[in-house]
Order: sequence, then C-alpha cells, then structure tokens
Amino acid sequence: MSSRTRTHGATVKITDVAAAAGVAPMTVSRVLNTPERVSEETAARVRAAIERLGYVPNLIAGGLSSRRSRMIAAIVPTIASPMFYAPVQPFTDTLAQSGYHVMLALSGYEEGSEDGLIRAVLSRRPDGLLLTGAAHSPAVRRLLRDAGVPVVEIWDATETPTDMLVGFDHAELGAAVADFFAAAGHTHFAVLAASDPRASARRAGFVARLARHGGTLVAERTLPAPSGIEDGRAALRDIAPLLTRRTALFGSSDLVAYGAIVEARARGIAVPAQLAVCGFGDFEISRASELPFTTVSIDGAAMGRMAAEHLLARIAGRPAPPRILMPARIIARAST
Amino acid sequence: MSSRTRTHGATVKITDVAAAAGVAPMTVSRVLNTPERVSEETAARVRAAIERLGYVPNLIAGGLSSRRSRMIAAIVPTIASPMFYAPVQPFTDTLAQSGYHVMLALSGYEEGSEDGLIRAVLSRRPDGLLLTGAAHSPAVRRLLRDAGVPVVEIWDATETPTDMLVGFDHAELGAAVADFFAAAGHTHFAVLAASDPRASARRAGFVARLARHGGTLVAERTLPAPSGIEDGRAALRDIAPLLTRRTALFGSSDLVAYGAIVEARARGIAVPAQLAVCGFGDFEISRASELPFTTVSIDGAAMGRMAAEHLLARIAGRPAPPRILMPARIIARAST
DNA sequence: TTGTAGGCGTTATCAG
DNA sequence: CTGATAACGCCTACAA
Repeated sequence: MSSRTRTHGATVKITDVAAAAGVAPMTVSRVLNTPERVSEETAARVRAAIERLGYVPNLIAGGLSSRRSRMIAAIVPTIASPMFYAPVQPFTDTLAQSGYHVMLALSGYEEGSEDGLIRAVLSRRPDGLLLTGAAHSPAVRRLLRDAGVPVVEIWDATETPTDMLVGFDHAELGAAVADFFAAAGHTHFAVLAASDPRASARRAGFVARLARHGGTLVAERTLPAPSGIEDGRAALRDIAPLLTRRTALFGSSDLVAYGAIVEARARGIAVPAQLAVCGFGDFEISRASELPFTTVSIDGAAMGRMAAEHLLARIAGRPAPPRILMPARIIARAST
Repeated sequence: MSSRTRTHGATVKITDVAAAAGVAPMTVSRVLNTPERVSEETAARVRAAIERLGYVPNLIAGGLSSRRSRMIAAIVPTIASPMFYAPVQPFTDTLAQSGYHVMLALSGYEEGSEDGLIRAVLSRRPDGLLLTGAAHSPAVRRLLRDAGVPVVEIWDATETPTDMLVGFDHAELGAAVADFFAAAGHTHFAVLAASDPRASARRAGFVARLARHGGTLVAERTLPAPSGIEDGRAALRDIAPLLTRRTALFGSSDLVAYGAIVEARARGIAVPAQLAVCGFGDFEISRASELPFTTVSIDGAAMGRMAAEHLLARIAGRPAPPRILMPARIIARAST
C-alpha cells in the first residue's frame, strides 16, 4: 500500500522511523532493544511508525556499534547424518529464545581445512562458537583464544577443552560394547568403523577391551566418513568369508550396522544366531527396521540444548561448567 | 574472564595492520579484497603483518561500509530429512567458492511463523535468500520485494515465483506415479502423505489421476510432517484391514514407504504380490534395504547447486532464469 | 599503485 | 524518560 516511497532501493532506516514518530533515533533503538525504558505512549507511536514504514532494523550496523553480533556459529562436519543434525535443532531453538541466530558451517571431514573455516567464521564476530570435536591445531586454539569468544565443543571428551565441553568418551563407550558382547559369551569379534576421529576412538576402545577379554578379532575394516548403509553392506560382503564362527560385530553407526545386517541376511548368515550386531546412535532405523537391532543410545538433542545453555551463560557472564560428560547406554534389541 | 578483553581494543584492526606494514588502511583492504590492484611487493609486506598480528578482518564493519554482507540466508523446514539436507551441502559449497557464507534458518512446519523468521533473517542484510516452497503471505512477498534481495525458491513450482525458482510440479509427479501403477494393471490404490504442502500436492495429483483411470482409492491417510519410518508403519497398521485386494500404495517419502513395507511384511502381506509400494526421494534406504523399493528420484543436490548459481548470477548482475523445472523419474525396483 | 576524506546505520555514553 | 554526540571498523569515491 505505502510502498511507493521505497521503489528507489532506498531502505528505511532508524532515522526515518524517528522522524515519522517525532522522536530521536535513540528512542527508536530503545523501543526495539530495551522497551522497558520507554514510556508506553512513545513506544506505541514508534511501533506504529515502524509498522507503517516497514522498517527492518539493520543488525550489521547494530552489531558494529554494540560489538555484539547476536549470532552464534556452529561448525559441524555434515548434516547428512542423524548423528550431527540431532543436536542442531535444539541448539538453534534454545538460542533463538534468547534472540540469537545460528550460522551453520559445514566442515566436511578433511583435515586442515578447519583453520580457514574458523577464520572465516570469526570474521563475522560471532558471540559464541560451537565446535564438533575437540582436537584442534595449536593455530586454531590460539585463534580462538585471541578472539575471546566463548566456545563449546561437543561429541568429544578431551581432558583439556578449549573452553567448555559437552561430550562423551568414545573409547570408553567402545569398551562398554566389548563388555556387553563378552558378557553374552562371545569370543569372536569384528568391527566396522568410519574413518572419522570419533568412530576411530570407539573402535580403538572396543578392540583394546577385547584383548583384555581374550577375544579374537576376526575382522576390522575402515569405512569412509560419513558412512552409510551401502558401506556397511559392502564391508560385510568383504568380511563374510571370515565369519566362520559365531561373531559379534560392532558398527560405528546404525547405518553401518543396518547395512551389515541386511547383507548378512541376504547371504544366509543368521542374525543374531551366527552374527550378533551392535550399532551406534539409536537412529530411528535401529528400532523400526525389520529386525530391530541393538545400539548405543546417546542424547544428541540434550547435547545441543546444553551446549546452547552454556554458551548463553558464558555470554551473560554467568558461570558455566567446563566439562560435561553425557551418559550413553546400550539398548539391547533382537540383533544380539 | 577474557571474554571482555576482545572488545577493549585488544582486537587487531585494519589500522594496526596498516601501521605495522607502513601503508594506509586502504591498502590493507585492497590486499584482502582486490589483490590484483596492489604491487606484489607491498602485498607481501602487508600479508606478513597480517600473519604476525593474527588479524581477522571484521566482516560486520566491512558489510556496513560496502553494503554487502557476503552472506546468503537459507530457510529450510528441517534438516532432519534427506529431502531437505540434500540441496544444502551443494548450495553451501557452490557459494563458498565465491566467498559467500550461508546462514541456515530452520522454519519448522508451522504456519504463520514465516513472517517473523524472514524479518529476522533480513535484519542481517543477506545478499541473497533461499526459500523452501513458494507459498508465502502477501506480507512476506512485500517484505522481500522491499528488501530488494535476490530470492530463489526451491522444491515448489508455482507459476508466479517471487523472484527465481528451481523446483518441480508435485501434482504432476503424483499423477505420474498413478499412471505408472495403472500401466502395471493396478485397480486399487492407497496413499500415505505427510501434511506438508508438497506432500499434499503429490497426493492430490495422485488421487486426481486415479479418478481418470477409474481406480478405486482404498485408503488415504495424512501423516505428521516430517514423517518417518514409524509413521509409515503405524499408518499401514491402520489401513491393513482395508487391503483385501491387491493394492498399489504411494508414500510421500521413502521413509514412509519403507515403514509401510516393513509393517506389511511383518503382517504377512506380500510385497509386491499383495501390496505394491512406491516411495519418494530415492533415499539410500530405497536401494539398500532388504527389499529395494520403487521410488521417485529427484536430484536435490543439483537443485541446491542451481539455486546457488542463479543467486550468484543475480548478485553479479547477470541474467538468471526465473523458473526452472527439474526432471523427476520413477525408478522401478522390487516393490512393484 | 597508493592515499585521503567521509560515511555506512546503529548504539554506548553522558546530559538534561 | 528522552536526546545529542561520538564512535564502531571498514570501504566507496575520488585524488595524487
């Protein structure tokens, strides 16, 4: 209706609103950011002007002036896996409630690219940072420290977080799976793990604990990261000849485990009679597929929520715990 | 503790680098943005200073000054589905190659929240916008037009895109599935569709075309959005009593289709002998599950890439096609 | 090829 | 409760 004034690309700014409402720009700013410090009367007049002119505040200018971007950056390897997208939504929602936007950056799994990505991200001056994993180059750690931004690392559980951490111990978790299998009387084992650091840690913990139990490692394969159903199928096809005795297999994700199960059954290898399988992640497929299978459940959503809360606390100057370990538990289903 | 020091002058800025390198700030800016306009000699000196001081440019300040944020916003209902995350990675990668960052905003499926979300996003002054779907309120369309930002809509195929569009016709696609089933001799049909606009359009197209073929619609169910494997299983449980004759079922996503297949087989309903199933999306599970199933394949990655390219073209002032329809094809597998 | 002047739109700060 | 002024850090435009 009243858009004729805007056909020249002239965007409405705070001074336009101020003029229209008969107040100073600063008052408009207050109506937007600290309405409790403005009389209801003036605020109403200003809001009417904002509405009438279709004013959209410029957060770039505001950010430059206030030195707060009201933005949090999250660096995640990929969103093409429930593992990583599970924390994102709660993280985003929690921050949105406090007026923060989330900028999601996908890092992939390649080494060495992290430095450039973090630099790029920091150039937008985020008020906080979420990182996936806790293994960073000294250069990155220095960059982060110099920036003085609150940082929360998720998924991993190093002893020396950069700042804050919400994760769990993957090696210990792998060991727990080995214990679980051993307690069920298994003596022969196999493991299929993606090549990313966390899957590798789970595998290492699994293998190390097997040794203690005197178990035999029949097969061990490294899969691409991120790995999917077909990687699991292919790997099982590969190791099938080695499965001459009853074997317990640990897959680095539920997709891998599902692929292994599908391929095993297709080849007449009975699950769990000849091959017991445990996955990781408690994705929907682990409970809803034809053969619901055993997996390790971790609460990704809670991890995302806590990460957001800790960042908000730190931003507000409130104390936040430096290191939180999340529980993980094995959910036994029909595959073991 | 050190989170305050950043804003107390501890940050290295362009003037610090300039002083250290013995040049004017503008020269530093040029080294960063248009290196071809600086002599190699000075550039080297400046780069050394940047390195030494650990300078990270402030894109907030740069954006305010240049009126270009070098940022593109993408609004997506959810990333918890291959449907929506498939285009995101290529979109992000393509833009990254031209120096643009992507800000991902999750809108959910609720009506009416779009207005506020787009307002929030526009307040960061993105240089371009990706929207999922093409049905927007008049208020939103006005907001977008006033902002003067290049916009690309994906997934949908309205006749009147806001600006540019890369999508396909869901109703037509549903009709094609009906044709496919009819050509195979089917006379009785069922459809399970999520409640989102695109799934609804596919269903409507499917149902309308059935009528033309004189087919009988045995069952029709609306599922939550986004719907998963368990929704498909539950829906099939619900309609199982109605499947007294051979029926052809269309699911609004491969997860729904997979759930239907799993539940059908669990109940002794043979697939495809008694129940033929077609899904949508060509997710990995459609080809890697125990019974590879028929689905509709659409190239989500290509959609993301094209969306990015068109935005880049528009930003650069080059022409870009207003409306591109992507091909979709039915991939027949063992479920039909 | 390099430098200077001025402003981008908003908010912190201090006054009234 | 409201206003005036001066940054915020960088880049456009022009000049040398």
